[in-house]
Amino acid sequence: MKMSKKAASTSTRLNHLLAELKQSKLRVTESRVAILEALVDHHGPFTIEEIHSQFTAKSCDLATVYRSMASLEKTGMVRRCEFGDGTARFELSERESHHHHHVICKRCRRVDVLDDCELKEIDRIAQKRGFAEISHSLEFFGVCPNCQK
Amino acid sequence: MKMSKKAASTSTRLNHLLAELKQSKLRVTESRVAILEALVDHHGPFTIEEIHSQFTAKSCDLATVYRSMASLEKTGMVRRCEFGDGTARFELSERESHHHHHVICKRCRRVDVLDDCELKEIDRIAQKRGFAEISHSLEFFGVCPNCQK
DNA sequence: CTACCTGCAAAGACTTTGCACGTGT
DNA sequence: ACACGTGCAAAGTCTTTGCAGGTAG
Repeated sequence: MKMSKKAASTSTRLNHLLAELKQSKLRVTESRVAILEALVDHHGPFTIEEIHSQFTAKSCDLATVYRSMASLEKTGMVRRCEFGDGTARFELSERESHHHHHVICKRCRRVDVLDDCELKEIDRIAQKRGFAEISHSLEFFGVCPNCQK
Repeated sequence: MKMSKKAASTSTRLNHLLAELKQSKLRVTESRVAILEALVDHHGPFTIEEIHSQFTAKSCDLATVYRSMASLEKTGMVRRCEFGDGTARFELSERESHHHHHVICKRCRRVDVLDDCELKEIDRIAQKRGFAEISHSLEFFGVCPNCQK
């Protein structure tokens, strides 16, 4: 019986990320594995608190999560999002998952993922201004169906 | 001799904003006038600190700027931007100026304004998900020409 | 073994809030 | 006159940092 092919299995993706950790000369520690595991499994954008509270086996210090996210962001494995409520959120970077955007409910702060980006060419707007190494962040804000009731 | 017509004069725009203040049942105070004046004159997105330091005649408390920006945001005259450095920035809302986006230099944090948005139809992406009262925020991040040297 | 990572506690940056006084309408 | 706005100071939230001990490679 063959394995499902619908996507790289969780452990495959995790192993890939751990390999990248090593390539970036970062150590594969219990905390970092747990953080990456959480991001692979649930991959919404999460606040530091949310990531921290997903620690089950052995907890770890909040400061460690902050430091880990900073390191992971620096390697490009993880991306920081800010949705205007003053709290940073993190998710696997485009490189590690896929290009997408978000819809954020102004009321309940629920975050939806938009898997299809119809804006492949959009970075050229900034290219025209002479910028390099361009990325873009496109977020929608609105009132979600639930909150409209 | 006729007045230039290229755009509403500074004082015209300011008066319009002050009228809106009244309509929103907010009082026209010295601080608020100064804040709106600063936004009309220079209208980049500014941090609270930057707005505060533009006070010339009579200074005002930082807390007052925070409170004023919150009120102005609530009325929809002003919009809050977050560019990922943990500090909120403010500018006149789309309604009070015009729709635009930003290019932010990852190195020097310089913020450019992109006056032309080619994405009029883009909010439909979120509409399809059942969201209402949609707005979008599109920011580009890159390395500006200066920092490339 | 050595450099890197972590926990803990303290400090920092930005923002919010309580209260008494001041000011716009 | 009265409700709203402001200054000041204190507190709150999120994040960063110093240091001593712990751990991966």
